[in-house]
Amino acid sequence: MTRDTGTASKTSAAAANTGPRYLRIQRMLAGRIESGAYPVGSLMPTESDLGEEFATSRFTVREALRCLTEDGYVERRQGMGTRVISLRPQRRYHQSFESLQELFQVAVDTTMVVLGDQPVVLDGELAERVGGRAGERWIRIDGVRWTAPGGRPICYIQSYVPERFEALVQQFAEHRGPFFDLLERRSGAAIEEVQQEIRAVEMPLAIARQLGLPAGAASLQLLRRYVTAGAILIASFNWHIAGEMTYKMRIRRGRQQPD
Amino acid sequence: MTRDTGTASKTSAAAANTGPRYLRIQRMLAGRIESGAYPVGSLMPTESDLGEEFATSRFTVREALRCLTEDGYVERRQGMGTRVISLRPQRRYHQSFESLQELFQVAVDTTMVVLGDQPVVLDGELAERVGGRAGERWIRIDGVRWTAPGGRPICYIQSYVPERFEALVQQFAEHRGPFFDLLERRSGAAIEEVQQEIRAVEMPLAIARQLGLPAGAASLQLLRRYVTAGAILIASFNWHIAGEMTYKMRIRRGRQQPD
DNA sequence: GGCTCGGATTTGTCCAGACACATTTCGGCA
DNA sequence: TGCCGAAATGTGTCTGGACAAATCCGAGCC
Repeated sequence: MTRDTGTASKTSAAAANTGPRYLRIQRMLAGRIESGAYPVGSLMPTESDLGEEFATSRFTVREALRCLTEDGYVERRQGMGTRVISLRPQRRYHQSFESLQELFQVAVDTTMVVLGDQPVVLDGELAERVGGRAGERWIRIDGVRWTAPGGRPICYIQSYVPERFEALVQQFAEHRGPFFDLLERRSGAAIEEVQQEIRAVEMPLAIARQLGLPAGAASLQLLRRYVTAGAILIASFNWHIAGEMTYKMRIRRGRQQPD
Repeated sequence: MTRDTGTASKTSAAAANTGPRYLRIQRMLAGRIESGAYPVGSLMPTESDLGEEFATSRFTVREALRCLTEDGYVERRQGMGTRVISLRPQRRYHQSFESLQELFQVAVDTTMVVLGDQPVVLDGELAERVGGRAGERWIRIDGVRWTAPGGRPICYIQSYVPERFEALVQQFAEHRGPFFDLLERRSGAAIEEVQQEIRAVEMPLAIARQLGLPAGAASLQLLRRYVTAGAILIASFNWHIAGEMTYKMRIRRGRQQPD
C-alpha cells in the first residue's frame, strides 16, 4: 500500500483521487473500458490480477467490479470471468413503480360497475391489439368506472381475457380493485410485464353515450396488456374523458456516482 | 458453525434451506420483517448481533442486508443502523430507457421547423405547468415537426426555456435532434429527471390551423419537463394529431424474489 | 436554556487468506 | 475420431479480524 486514503489525497486531482479505494479503482477500470483498453466483448483481467496491479485485496477489487456490473459495463460469470459488455455507463433512465397500482393512476376508492360480458372471437386487428391470435376465443367484459356509486363517470373499460379464465369472469362484478389483481391471484402466475399504449381517439358512439357525452368526443385511450410468463392475462381498453385524465410519469436517471 | 452448507441441507424444507448462507439469512430476515417481528420504522439488530445470532461472520450478514436493501425492505445509514422501511418485497415494476431518445418516441430523422420565439412572463397556471414560478421571464419557442421536409406534419411544439438560456435559443433553429440534448450539452448540467404528462385535449385553434386541421380536432398532448439538479432545463408541450401517435411503453418486473 | 465537545455505537471500508462451484481446456481412452 | 474425465482457471461464498467515518447522546460549559 502506498500511503493512506485520507492524508495526501486532496492535493492533486481532487476528483479522481478521492473517495473509497474501491470507487477509485472502479473509476479507473471504467475509464479503461471507455477508452477501449478493455474492448467490448473481451475478458477483463482476473480479480487476482487486478488486485495485484492495484496492490489491494481481492475484496476491494470485487467491490469495484460489483459497481461496474451494476452500472452495466461488465457481466460476470462464475468459472468464466468478467466480460466487457458495454463501452458506456449507459446513462439509464427509468421509471419505477412500487406496485402496479401506481401504473393504474386511478384512486383505489373509485367504483367499477360491470355492464356485462360476452364471448368474442378475435379478428386480425383485435388480436394484434389485445396480444392474442386471430381466431382465438376470448371474453370481453364491459364496465364503467365511477368516482363513487352514483357519482361522475371516470372512464369506460373494455377488458379482454382468454377463454380459459371463463370461470373467473363471474367474480369480476363483485371484485373490488383492478381485474389483473384478481387474475394474478387466482391464476397463480405473476405478472412479468405490462405493455401500455396511450392514444387520443374520438370516443365510439356507444361508449360516449354510456358516459353521457356527445358523439365524437375526444378521449384518452389507454390499452394495457398484462403479461405473465409468455401469456396475456388480460388486456384492457380504457377510454378517459378528454381533460379529465392526465397520465403523469417521472423518469429518473439511474444511479450516479457520488460526486 | 453448525454443520456445513452442502451436506445435510436438502433433506428438510428444500426451499428455505438451500442456497448460499447469506441468501438463507436474507430470507429469514425478510420473513421476520413481513411477519412484523421487525416493525416498519424500527431499527434492526446490528450486524454484529445478527452475526452472533446466526453464528456467522459479519461479512455474510452484510451480504444478506445488502440484498434486503436492494429489495427495498430496509435502509441503512452509517452511524445509525438498519431501519425497516417496508413490509413487503415491493415487487417493483419499472420501465427503463437506454437513453432519453427512447422516451421521445419520434424517429430521429424527422425534421423540426422552428416558427419563432418570444419572451413570456409566466402566469400562475403556466408556471405550474412548465415548472417555474409565476412572474419569471421565460422564452417560448414554437415549432412544427414534420415527417420530412415538405412531408406530413407530426406535431406542434411549444417549448419553454428559462431566460438564462436566451443566448442558446438562436441555435435551436439549425439544431438537429431534440432541444434538451443541445441544452444539456451546452449548459453542462445532466438531466436528472424527466416529468411527463399525457392528456387528450382539443387542439387550440391556432395550432390546429398550423397543422391543417379543423378547429376542435382531438389531440394527444404531451408535456415534458426536463429537470437538472433542481432547475428546469426546458419544458415542452407537444400536440400530436389524434390517431397519428401512439405512446407505447413496457413496464417490466424487476428482480423477482426467489419463491 | 442552548451550545459544544467527547465518547459510544453502528455501518463503511479493507485485509489476507480459504474452500466451493462453474466453466473451459486438454489429455487419455475406447 | 469421438467421448469422457481430470486439471486448470476464475468467480462465488465465507472467515475473523482491523480501522475509518458517520451518527447519536449525554455531560459539561457558557
